[in-house]
Amino acid sequence: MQELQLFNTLSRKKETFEPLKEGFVGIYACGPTVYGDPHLGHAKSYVSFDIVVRYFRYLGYRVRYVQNITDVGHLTDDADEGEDKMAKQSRIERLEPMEIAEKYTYRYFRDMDRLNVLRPDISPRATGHIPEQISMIKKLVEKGHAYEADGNVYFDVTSLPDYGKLSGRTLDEAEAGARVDVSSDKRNPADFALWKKADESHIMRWDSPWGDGFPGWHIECSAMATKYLGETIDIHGGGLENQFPHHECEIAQCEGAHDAPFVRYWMHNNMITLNGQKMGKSLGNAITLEQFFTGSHDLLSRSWAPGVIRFFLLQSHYRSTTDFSEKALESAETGYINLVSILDVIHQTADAGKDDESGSNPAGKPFDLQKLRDGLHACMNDDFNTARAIGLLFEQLRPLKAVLQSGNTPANISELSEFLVHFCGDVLGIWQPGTAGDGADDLPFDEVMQILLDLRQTARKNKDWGTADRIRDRLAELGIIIEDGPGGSTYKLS
RNA sequence: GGCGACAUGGCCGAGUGGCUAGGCAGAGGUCUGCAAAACCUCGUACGGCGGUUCGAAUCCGCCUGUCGCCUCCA
Repeated sequence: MQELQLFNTLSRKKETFEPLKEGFVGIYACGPTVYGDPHLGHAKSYVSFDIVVRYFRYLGYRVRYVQNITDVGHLTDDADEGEDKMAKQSRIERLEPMEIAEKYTYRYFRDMDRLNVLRPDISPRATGHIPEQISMIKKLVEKGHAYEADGNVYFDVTSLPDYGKLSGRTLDEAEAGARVDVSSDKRNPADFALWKKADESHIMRWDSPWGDGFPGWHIECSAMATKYLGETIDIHGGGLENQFPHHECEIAQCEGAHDAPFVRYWMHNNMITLNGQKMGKSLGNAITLEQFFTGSHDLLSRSWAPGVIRFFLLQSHYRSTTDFSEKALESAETGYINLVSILDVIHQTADAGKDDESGSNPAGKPFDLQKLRDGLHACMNDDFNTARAIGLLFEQLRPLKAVLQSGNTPANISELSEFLVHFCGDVLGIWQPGTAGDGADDLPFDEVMQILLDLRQTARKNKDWGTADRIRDRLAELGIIIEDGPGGSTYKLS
């Protein structure tokens, strides 16, 4: 198999992936700030990194995937202005900040579970790692990268020559920016806070060598990534909008503290747009996942299944913007249903062939599995191009459906089916074979269905339309659709 | 103002210097007890203007437009 190439934001090029340690991959992705429901933008990001994790596992790597939960409020800017988001939300909902964090953490995972996003191996909370953050700040102060000013601690960006390397900015540019606040006690306007002094009214506060306060925006990720993945990590991911300042500051903190390169490969996913505009919490145009699943939003005419959302996202590349519209979702839905039905037919045929008494069934010309497999691997190895992979699945599997329906079965149908379970199920996460609902996993659902289909086929042969239609109608009531074709009948779940 | 992306057929959306991406929608056809599907065939697109090249949607330049970051944000 050829090498895995991924686009490294640091070099702005596709690079061949080489793990720090043979056979292992450490991945850190910036997680959500839990003061509100997750929306479609979160889904794009975490589905993207879910694919990365799944594909590495598929390739045989041992993956440790760390994704933080930010449960301490960040201010709206780097000066002492703005409001702590957690505090603000807790005031609105009349709950403790930790209740807010708990509530939205729960809802975040609930929605990600629905999207079939695998849970991270470690989901560290910022508030659970205050000592680690403080000790990192102390180290930065000791090494001359940070300084204290009246209970605040700031990172001195001039102490690190290559500050700005990720986002391609220079300090001159930062200073020229009109939005950088100059009125604080920072030495340089571009310096950023590591620790902030808490005033009397601030609820979330911790004791520190610099007095009561709370950590700055960026230090949690540096501290937790280091703790669980080491001083140099393989892959760090996040939304494009975090490239600057968040990720730039993470680099500064880690490289300042450890004198070692922080991240080998930076991956950034692009935005979801709505009418060409970025979808964002603070822009007020975000549609939450819950709203998609229930259809309760002015821009939605109905509800949309999580699988459709996932498929829709995978149909575009993670580094491209994905423009949302119901029309686009609808075409994704139809395409998704069609693809799944092809996969189902393949799986059913393979399954039926397994205990075929005659043993003479799979005799057809073998399917070119090698071509499909190589093609899909090439797509994924090319910076996780799921859009192309899905195109390939349609292209190569669609003709097979006609073959199967005409009663011909390729000799290697079982092998194909098994591969698809892995690729479409384990890697893309868009299909589970024979999903007959909860609790039915260990029941021979396919086999039972086969009996019903056989009975109905006999009835049809005898022109007993009453029985044939009754079977079809009653199954339809249960959400099982029978479709008659020239090569026999198949079923699918509606 | 600084930095950086992107502009593809009705819609969504990949992509490479020369060979059909794919999906959805649309048109025609096949099959069929009925129904519902399904299956087959069909589109020759790449913002504008120059340039490089035997050949560019793909490389370079300019222009136009859209968007992102520079403030919390996936």
